[in-house]
Amino acid sequence: MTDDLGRWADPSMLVLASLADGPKHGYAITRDVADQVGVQLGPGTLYGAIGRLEERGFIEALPPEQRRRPYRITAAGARELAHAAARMRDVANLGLTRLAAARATA
Amino acid sequence: MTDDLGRWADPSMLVLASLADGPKHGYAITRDVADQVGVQLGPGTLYGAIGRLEERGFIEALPPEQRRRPYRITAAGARELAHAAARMRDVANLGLTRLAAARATA
DNA sequence: CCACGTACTACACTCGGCGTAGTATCGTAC
DNA sequence: GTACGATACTACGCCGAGTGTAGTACGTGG
Repeated sequence: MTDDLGRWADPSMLVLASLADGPKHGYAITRDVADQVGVQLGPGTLYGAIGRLEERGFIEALPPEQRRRPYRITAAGARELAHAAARMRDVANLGLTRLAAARATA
Repeated sequence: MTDDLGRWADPSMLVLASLADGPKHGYAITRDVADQVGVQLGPGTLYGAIGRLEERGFIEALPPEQRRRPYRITAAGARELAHAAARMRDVANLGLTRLAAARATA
């Protein structure tokens, strides 16, 4: 467990967000996510998420360079990310708003 | 699966956010979450999440009224929610920012 | 007194998250 | 030229969260 409260964001979301920046191969995604969010994804987590995202058509494989297997976000993936991120932000804001309101009332 | 992209927020987060508004019993949480976020939590999901949250000290049980078992968020729970929600919002913003940047570049 | 909404318990199944181990390739240094 | 570490990925297996279904019990209105 990365945090005390389970997962505030799935690996899938992190991978999609990372690929929104531009095509990357798996290992580069790990480093990007660790860099930007401070979460270290293990291989199982990473490639599991990648596989599922590809299966669902949210990302697509590009021609391999040497042993690197780069992936690119698809239009559907971008739409999905936008949708999910917006809802995620809404939930986060709801929580924060209510916390602030409760503190103000108390 | 509620959405195409796995879960953009765990049940735990939704329950905590709902309780940030004030003490509620299980069923009331279901309705609140369905109302505010549009996600229908089944009994298994709901009480599973509640049990884990209580176990971790993020919420605490109040004296039962009839057959209702109300729960209240604890100080630790509020801290955790604030922390998790802030990070959640950061991830969401990162995704949205990158999407916008990619669209601008392309 | 029976049907329906409330409120919860119990249970079982499945899939994702995660870690570990293993493999292969590249660069680099000795 | 080979030994070593970093890169990059595959394969595998366990565990727990998420989810649905069934069942129980209580209250209320007709």
